[in-house]
Amino acid sequence: MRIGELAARAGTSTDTIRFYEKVGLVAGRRLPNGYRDFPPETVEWLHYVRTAQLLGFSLAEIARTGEQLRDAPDTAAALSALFREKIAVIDARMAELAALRDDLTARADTGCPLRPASPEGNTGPRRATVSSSPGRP
Amino acid sequence: MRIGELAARAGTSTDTIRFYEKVGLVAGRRLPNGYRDFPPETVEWLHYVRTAQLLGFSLAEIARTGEQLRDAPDTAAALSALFREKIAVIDARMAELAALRDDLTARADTGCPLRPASPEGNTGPRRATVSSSPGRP
DNA sequence: CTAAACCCTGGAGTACGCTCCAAGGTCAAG
DNA sequence: CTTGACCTTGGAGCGTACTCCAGGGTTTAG
Repeated sequence: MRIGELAARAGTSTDTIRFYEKVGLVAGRRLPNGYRDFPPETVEWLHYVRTAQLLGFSLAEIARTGEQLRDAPDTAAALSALFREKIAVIDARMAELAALRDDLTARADTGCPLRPASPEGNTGPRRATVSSSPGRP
Repeated sequence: MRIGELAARAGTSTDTIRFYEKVGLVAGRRLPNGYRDFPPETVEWLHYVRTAQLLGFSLAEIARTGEQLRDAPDTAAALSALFREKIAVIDARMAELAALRDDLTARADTGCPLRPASPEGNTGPRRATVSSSPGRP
């Protein structure tokens, strides 16, 4: 399929797809007239890209995944391993989220700080309240 | 506390903190000599900023949260509400992650697409395979 | 007094992820 | 053969979030 249709199906712009091609996120052959021609599964791939991006993965990271997918031997085992690896990354992200959630929950329950404090009572001593300024070399 | 100590405690750089001040993410008074002086809870706040950022919130969004916090009446209720709101966002993110995870799991189990496919069988018809190109005005 | 560590400002530069544009080629329909 | 939708390239520009630097002031220790 050509770039316009791919863009429409993936809910993005032709400009974005050309940009993605430039950074190695999608690849297609060329028709005799020079037009790009993408395989249909690129639509799925672009949906995946969008999602992964929203979840905080950079285009570079996603492109790396794509390469791994391309390079992986056709065995189901290799693919499964790759996916499991990605799942592990996702689990790590989820753990981070869970940690923040716990933190916020705790604050919501107690009185929590985080606020600039209404009355200003603390100007602080002029020098080193904390002794942890190592002085960088 | 001055900017250097704040940076060290928050695990960031003085440059970043000055930048954050410029965009309204942190605020501090000035000492007579012109040095910035931040209240101690700014450390906590910066930790929150870092985490929220990792979760995909922009600095502008986070700054808005900060304003809401400042404007909120002193009631712990307002804070709790704000945090609960954030928690809801986090839960949504986690659900998305879980969905992506399931998707990957399914692909790992089955044969999945997403890959460019070895043999190229589909060049596609020359014009509009899909009728969803509205043609923009 | 000097050196070192800290602070200030303003502005330039960087990386990422697009987005827009100009100038021009291709193709099917009228 | 013309029109118009579609495609090509290359390059400029933009918003976000820093990052670095030059040039200079302040404070304390030796």
